Amino acid sequence: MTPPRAGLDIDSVVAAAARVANADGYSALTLKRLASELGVRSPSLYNHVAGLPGVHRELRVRGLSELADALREAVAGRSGDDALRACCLAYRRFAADQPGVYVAIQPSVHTPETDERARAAGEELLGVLNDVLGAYGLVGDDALHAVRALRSALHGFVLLEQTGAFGMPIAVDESFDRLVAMLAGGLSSVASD
Amino acid sequence: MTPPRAGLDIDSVVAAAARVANADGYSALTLKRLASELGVRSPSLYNHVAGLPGVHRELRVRGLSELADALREAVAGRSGDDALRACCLAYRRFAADQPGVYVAIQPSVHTPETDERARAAGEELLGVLNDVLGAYGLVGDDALHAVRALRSALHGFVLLEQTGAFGMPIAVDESFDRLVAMLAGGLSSVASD
DNA sequence: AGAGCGTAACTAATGTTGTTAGTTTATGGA
DNA sequence: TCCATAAACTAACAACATTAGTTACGCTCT
Repeated sequence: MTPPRAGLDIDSVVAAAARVANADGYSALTLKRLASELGVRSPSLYNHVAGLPGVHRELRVRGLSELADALREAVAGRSGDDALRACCLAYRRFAADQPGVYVAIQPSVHTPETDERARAAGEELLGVLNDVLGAYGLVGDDALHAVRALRSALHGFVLLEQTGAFGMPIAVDESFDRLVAMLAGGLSSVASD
Repeated sequence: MTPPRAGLDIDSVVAAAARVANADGYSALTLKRLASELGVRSPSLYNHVAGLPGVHRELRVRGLSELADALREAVAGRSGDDALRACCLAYRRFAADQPGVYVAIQPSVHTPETDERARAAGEELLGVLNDVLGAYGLVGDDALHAVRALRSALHGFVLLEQTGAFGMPIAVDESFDRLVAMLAGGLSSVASD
C-alpha cells in the first residue's frame, strides 16, 4: 500500500498548507484537509507540526520571510520614489499571488507575538520598508510615522481588494497607482519640512 | 426555574454577540458561548437566528449600519478637511470601541455579498465617505480612486493597530493624525489638477 | 545480510462545536 | 378559559482537533 512512509517533513507540510490556504482560503486550512492533500491521516501530521496552531505558526513564519525576500528583491538597485513604487507593487503582487499565505502572516489580536522566528521575520520585513523610506531622509519619529502610514495603506488596500470590498474590480490598478503616488507625495512633503 | 421563556429576540441575541465579540474576539463568538451569555442552550438560538452564519450576518449588518451612523453624525455640519478629519477619527474610534464588531463588518473572501441588507448598509457607508470627499470637488474616476485610498488607509491603520502590529503603542495617535493629514493633502492635490 | 531501533504512519477514542429533529410548555389572543 | 403559536428544551449526529497506544518501515551497525 501507499501509506507506510509517505516521506513528509515540515517543509512539505507547510508547502501543502500554503497551497490549501491559497486555493480555498485560510479558513479551509484544516488538519483533515491538509492530511488528505498529503495522502495521509490527520494524526500523522503531529509528527511534523504542533497541531493546527503549529501549522498556522509555521505558515506565518514562512510567509513573512518570503514577503521580506520579495520586497528586498524588488527594491534592489532602486531608490527614492522608484524604490517605493517597486516595493508597493511587489507587496500587492505577493498578496494577490498568495492570498491565503497573506492572511496567515497577520498577527491575531489575542496572541501577541510568542514565536521568536516570527518576530525576527517581522523585523526583517520592517527593515526593508525602513530602507525604502531612508531615501526620503526620514529619521526618528518621522520615519516611525511614515512606515506606519505606508503599511496601513498597503495592508488596507490589499485586504479590501482581496475581500472584494471594492465591488466591481474596475480600474483597481489605477487606484493602486494613485495611492502609491499619494504616499510618495506625502512622504516627500514630510521629508522637506 | 429561570429557563422557560427567557424573552430573547433577534436584537438581544445580536447585542450579546457584539458583547462577546468585542470582549473576547470574533473567533470566541460561538453559539455555545453566546447561549451561555444569554442563559440559554445553544439550539434555542435557532429560533432567532439562522445558526452561526446567521449571527455573523446579523452582526455584520448591524455593525455596518452603526458605523455609517457614527460617521454621518461625526461629519454633520462640517466640510472639507474638517469633515475628513472628523470622519477618520470617528472611524478609528468605532473600531477601537467595538473591535469585534469591526471584524464582523468585513466581507469574507469566499462569500461575495449575498445579503441585501448588508449590501444596502455598505452603500450607506460609502455614501457618507463620498459626501466627505465631495467637498474636494472630486468627480467620476477621481472620486472612485479617492474613496478607495481613504478606505484603504483607514482600514489598514485600524487593523494594524488592532492586531498590535505596530508593536509598542508609541505615539499611535500622532501616527494617525499624520496619516489623515497626508490623505487631506493628497486629496487636495488631486482635486486641484 | 540480518538484527535492532527510531520514527512515521496508523487506528481508536475523547471533547468541542454546530446543527437537526422531535418534544415540552409558557403565553397571548379567541 | 382554552388553544395555537412559538420559545425553550433534550437527544442525537456530524465534523474537527487532539491524545494515546499500536504497527511496521528503513536506516545503521555489526
